[in-house]
Amino acid sequence: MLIHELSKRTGLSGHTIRFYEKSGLISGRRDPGVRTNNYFHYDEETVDRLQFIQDAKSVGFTITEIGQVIDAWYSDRYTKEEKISILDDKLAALEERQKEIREMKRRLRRFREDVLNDACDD
Amino acid sequence: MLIHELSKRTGLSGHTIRFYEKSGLISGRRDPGVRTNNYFHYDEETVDRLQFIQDAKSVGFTITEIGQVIDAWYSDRYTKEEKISILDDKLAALEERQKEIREMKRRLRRFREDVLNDACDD
DNA sequence: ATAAACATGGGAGCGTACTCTGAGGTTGGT
DNA sequence: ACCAACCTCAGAGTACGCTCCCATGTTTAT
Repeated sequence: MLIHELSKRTGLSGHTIRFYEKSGLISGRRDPGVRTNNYFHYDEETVDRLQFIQDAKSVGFTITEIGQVIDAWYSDRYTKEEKISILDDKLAALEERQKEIREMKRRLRRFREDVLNDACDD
Repeated sequence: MLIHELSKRTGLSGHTIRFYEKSGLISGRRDPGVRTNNYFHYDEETVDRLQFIQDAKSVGFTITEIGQVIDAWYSDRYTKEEKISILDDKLAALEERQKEIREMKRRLRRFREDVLNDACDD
């Protein structure tokens, strides 16, 4: 599929997709049989990657971090041990984030109680 | 206390503190009795605010969102209902984030298993 | 008196992650 | 043939959250 279709399938703009391509998160292939244009072609794996990228971004991973995980996933550039180590790092980061969120929730709930019980307001 | 002391107490740079001041998250007071300089003075509440700001940033709140919560906290610009509503919004956002993080952890753990069980690697 | 350490404000610069513009080429339908 | 809708690449611009520099002024210690 070409970029327009990929854009429709993922909800990401063509600009953003090209940005991710330049950043190394995805890569289209050019059809060597076609000489009239140099359009990029994308496959289902790219759709999966882009969906993963969106989810990974929303938990706070940077493009660079997402690149690491995707490389661990799809490339053979890393050994098994390196892949496990990358994943363990990311899992630990997520656990840390969970801890921070739990603490902040506690704090906001406490403050909510204070606001409710304070008889001073309107 | 002056900005240097505040900086030492919070671990934030003077630049960052001034940035937060310009952003409306904190506000020093000038001593009206002093005419030779226009230094800002900060109190303990400012230390608390800056600690809150750091924690709120690490759970992913933007400066603008942090401003809202701080205003709900310290200003009388909002009614009780508005304050509760702001806090409920932020709590809901945190819960959404928790959900996303739980899903991403599941995904990464599944992938970790796949890497471990795949006999193909070195 | 002078130097070191502090303060102010303005504005430039930076990294991240887009987002848009523009110039040019291709493809598909009528 | 022609137009709309697609494609490419380079590069400029944007928003956020700092970070640094500069010029200038103040305070404190020797």
